[in-house]
Amino acid sequence: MKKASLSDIALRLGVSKTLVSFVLNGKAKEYRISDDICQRVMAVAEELNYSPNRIAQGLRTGNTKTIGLIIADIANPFFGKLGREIEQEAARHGYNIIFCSSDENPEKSAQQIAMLQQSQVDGFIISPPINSENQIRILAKGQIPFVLIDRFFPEIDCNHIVVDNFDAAYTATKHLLSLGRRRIANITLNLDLANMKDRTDGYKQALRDASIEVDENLVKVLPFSHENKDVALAINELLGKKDDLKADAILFSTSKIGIMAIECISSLGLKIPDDIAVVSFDNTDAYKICVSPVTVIGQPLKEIGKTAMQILLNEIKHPGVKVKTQKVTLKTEFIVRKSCGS
Amino acid sequence: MKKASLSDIALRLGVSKTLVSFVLNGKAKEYRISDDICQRVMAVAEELNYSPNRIAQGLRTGNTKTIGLIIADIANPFFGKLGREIEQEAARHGYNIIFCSSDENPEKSAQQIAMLQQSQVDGFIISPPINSENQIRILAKGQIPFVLIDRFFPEIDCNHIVVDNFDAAYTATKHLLSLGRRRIANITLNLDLANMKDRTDGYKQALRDASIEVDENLVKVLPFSHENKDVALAINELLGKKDDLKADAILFSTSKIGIMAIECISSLGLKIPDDIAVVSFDNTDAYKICVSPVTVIGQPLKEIGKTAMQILLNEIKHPGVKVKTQKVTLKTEFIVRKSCGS
DNA sequence: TATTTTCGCTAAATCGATTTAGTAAAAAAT
DNA sequence: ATTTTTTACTAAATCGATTTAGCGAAAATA
Repeated sequence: MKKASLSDIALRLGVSKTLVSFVLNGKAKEYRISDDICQRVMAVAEELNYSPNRIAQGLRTGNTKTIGLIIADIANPFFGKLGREIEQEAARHGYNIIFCSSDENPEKSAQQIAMLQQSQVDGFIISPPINSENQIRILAKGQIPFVLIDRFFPEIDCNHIVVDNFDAAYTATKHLLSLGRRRIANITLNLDLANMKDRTDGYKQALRDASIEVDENLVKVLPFSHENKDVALAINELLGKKDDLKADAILFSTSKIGIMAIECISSLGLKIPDDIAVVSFDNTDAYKICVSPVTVIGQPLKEIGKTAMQILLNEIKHPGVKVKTQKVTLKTEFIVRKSCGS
Repeated sequence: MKKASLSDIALRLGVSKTLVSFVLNGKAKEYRISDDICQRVMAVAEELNYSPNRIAQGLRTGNTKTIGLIIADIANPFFGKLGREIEQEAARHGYNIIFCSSDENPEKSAQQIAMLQQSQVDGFIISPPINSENQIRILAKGQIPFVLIDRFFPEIDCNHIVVDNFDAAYTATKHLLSLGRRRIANITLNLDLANMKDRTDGYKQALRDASIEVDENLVKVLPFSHENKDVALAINELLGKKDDLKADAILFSTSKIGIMAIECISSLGLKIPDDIAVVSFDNTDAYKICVSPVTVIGQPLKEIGKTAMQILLNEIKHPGVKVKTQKVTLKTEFIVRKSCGS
């Protein structure tokens, strides 16, 4: 007993499938189908347990009600939570999400975009890796709507939703300064990513505004796919020196870095915040139950996800109507815990 | 300039689209298309930047190369990591993943299954919520292959991959006993979930085997969608008593519970492991940098995800060939850290 | 009564692929 | 020289919906 199709219903009632389609799409009135037939179509649809084939609908209408989501790694709680919000908003409008983890690898993301285009997704939400400018530029010339999240390329004019990274890092750094820290370090990722660069820029500006010279030795830029050993090296360079050269605080530009770093700091027998103060981007669970709960820059994940989806759905529903690109910058939330002392 | 179709290539070369299809599907030899034409088809395909429409393929062939994944919450790192492994294995075989978060809500999961069926997914991987037996039973009668993960229903004969929860909890409890703990508590979720029940059963058996009577006051079953206050209440009941009635150790049946509980314990000013020892299921990041890093029962997420996908793909590729249901039970890994003292 | 309008419905095209059945021309076999 | 086989290809059906154009009968209007 395989699935019933429109024709099955039509056949059973001796009517055309056009009629059945009209009835089941609520267009009975519009096409003045008689109430009697209407009832019977619905009854048979029920009886045969009919449910429309979205693939067939997709082929005919050109809308698959599917969105492609490309993020670095769905296992990373930051993207997981973002994905959740996006899913929720999508579901409210009958859309499904296909997710792809790019691992920050532009070849992968290019391949994933291609794959999703073949799958005829109605739109994309993308957190683009470094060196993916070209893919995004090509996408921008095409017809499929998309929104970038978390990062964007200043030179490409397209929808994006980001947070005010400069301001967030500035605030965090000022907080450390206000608590008397003077040798503040920053561990970050490849600065070609606009968001990472903004964070480090905000950090530097805060130092300058406090008349503290920026010491480039205190800025550790990790390689792309960073692991424990990279973080350990950075920590050693920052903390393994004589007292007056040592860092007395660190701003982590991502929680992945922060978690590995804190693990490392603990294993060196150092205490937070006594030996070293820390602040990190991203309000991840781990920071809440940490040795000394970590002061963080929380991102408005709910708002990012929801807004991205809303902009996307709006473009999908009004194709061709290129109003103008939506460039949204949201505020972060600075959450003070115990990792900076007082 | 819209996307090129098979017909566009055919038209351009003055050949049939049948031929084009054969060539592009590598069946040129089989249908003895001349090398010359073959070359030219490929050249034009390249020139027009042709890429097949998977929706059309899906409609014709009945395979969408899409898998539906239903888990409780993609934002939960446990499911996020699982999702990641599943995605990876799927991608290796050219399959995409549509994910749905059910929030452990059977109505939601029923609706999501229906939706995914309409989308003609080739298979499902599901972590079924309580009270979803009926949906799963119906699914088992249908034609679409599926695999359950993390939980299963003993009375339903279908593919599933779980871990040996009883054994894991037994081991963890014995570990606590060996360190001299005697009033060991367990905080868990609704015991209708087979996996949760097994965990608590394992815990109880370990106590009995050590000739310790099970004190039901030490087993706290949280409501379904548990929040901070529920956990706080449980912790208060366990630790807010006179010394000889107090718990001296707790086994958390999920990391979500554990994280909230540890936050709560810290805020009460209690020290782990001195005041209370803890062990938890799930080796989540948070536990690595915790006040005192938490001893955990790690689940083989990579293996669960990979195996589930492999079983599923195997069934998809050999439809009708119901070999037999695959019921896999994997071992967990007990990772000793500092949260139990020594 | 003749014409127009409304009513209730259907045929057929279409989306973009795959696949079965077949055909005309050339080559091989008789 | 005729038949058979092989070669190199094509027409058309199909998957399951949507949608345009239109048709015959009944009702309304002239």
